[in-house]
Amino acid sequence: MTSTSALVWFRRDLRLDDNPAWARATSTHSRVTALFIVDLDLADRASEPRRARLFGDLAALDERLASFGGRLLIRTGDPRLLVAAEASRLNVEAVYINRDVTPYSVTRDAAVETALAEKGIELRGEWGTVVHAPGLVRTNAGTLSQVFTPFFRAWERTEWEEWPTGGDTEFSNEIGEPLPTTNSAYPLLDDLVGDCSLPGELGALARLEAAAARADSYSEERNLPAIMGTSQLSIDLRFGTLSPRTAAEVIGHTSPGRSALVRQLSWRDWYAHLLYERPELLRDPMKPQYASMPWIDDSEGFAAWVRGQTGYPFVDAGMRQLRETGWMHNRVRMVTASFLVKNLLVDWRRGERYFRHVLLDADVSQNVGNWQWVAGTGPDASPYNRVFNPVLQGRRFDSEGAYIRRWVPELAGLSARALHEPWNVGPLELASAGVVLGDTYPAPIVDLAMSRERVLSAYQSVRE
DNA sequence: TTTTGAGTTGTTCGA
DNA sequence: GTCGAACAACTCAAA
Repeated sequence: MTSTSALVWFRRDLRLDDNPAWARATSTHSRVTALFIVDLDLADRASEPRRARLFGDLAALDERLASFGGRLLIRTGDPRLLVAAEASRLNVEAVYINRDVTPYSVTRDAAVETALAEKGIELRGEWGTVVHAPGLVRTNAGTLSQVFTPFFRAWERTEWEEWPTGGDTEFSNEIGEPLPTTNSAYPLLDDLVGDCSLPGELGALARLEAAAARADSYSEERNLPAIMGTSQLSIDLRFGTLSPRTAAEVIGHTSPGRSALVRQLSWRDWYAHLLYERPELLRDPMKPQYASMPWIDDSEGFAAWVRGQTGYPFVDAGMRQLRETGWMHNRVRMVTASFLVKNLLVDWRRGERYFRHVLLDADVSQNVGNWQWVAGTGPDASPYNRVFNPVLQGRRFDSEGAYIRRWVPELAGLSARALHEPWNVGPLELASAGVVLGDTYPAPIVDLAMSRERVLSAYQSVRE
């Protein structure tokens, strides 16, 4: 502990516990200022609910700091200018961050580092948003595995880098600008298990405890959207109100379900490491031959998909859940994404962009990795002849139709059997359920058999 | 260097 | 309704 001061620039690591940048700064310096910059470049691209979520988490971070006698210093503007300006004004020795993997953040942080260096101030980066830092999980040949399973085995045997623990430090209580606000309320997902009304890391911990408590049945229930059997921790991981290491530790390995859930955290690391190593994945298919896929510029179909009006109930339920809550169950994400890419033959990047805009848990590396996986263009991707059938997926994973009834209420009067393909239902049952196809609910916008053949031959043509 | 084996999440068809 | 096979090779990791 030296008699020096430091700045911790928070970005997507909005917590004090198990936060290596924060811990490193507070164990090294006698005075620490916590800074958040509202980057208008980013904030303007986020949906209103995601901004509300961010601002709620900032308020919670500020409150947490206040309990230690500090405050969160807020600035609005371009971090390339503001970080160095604040660091200089506060006369700090170093600025601490948790690094991020996106091309945007890598470029931004390099510019900040240069600006700081001109003033003789050091930028010290940690990796607090992933379990292992990029570059540490290696195959025997020393490379980043292009196949998930070998990556996972390497991920499991990689030792956790030691993260520092904090010390006694005096915290700055300068607040700068007032905490940002929006007209939107902190988004509540009333399905979520655990206390979702509590923002910030204390809320995240409660949600983690709830997820861990039902993780034993994760393997069986994770695919059932009606009962929300997933962990629902993605939003906290995205904002960093939850440390992925804390999540892995609390969930543990005491049952197959718990191990399966921890395994998902290694998928998260894998996609983060891949994007960090290959930033072009944001735009380009990982397998170059797919650059010439004959995508269709189907604006009408895309709009119907976004609105949840495709005429396929399971798909529409998912897209409406997304629109109304900013969150969608994982199984349904795969089915809706597959429908856009394979049945409508719309470029995966268009769907990726939409998801990135509206998802509360939107994380560029995860979103891109998963969309490339669905499109068959990505690492270890779904085989091209694997085309999800939205009717069969609905029958298998929402057999009673509770999920569809919830999000597509105009079909709620149909029997479980009829619910998944209303176009094959007799006029009597449709009438008694109050359904008029093409009026109260759309007829299917695309034929499944035709579109399946179409996408298979498109993939075939690209492979030759 | 060469060889071998494995690879998140499916669907369809025919018996 | 249920089961197994075929789909179409291909890339990558590891021995």
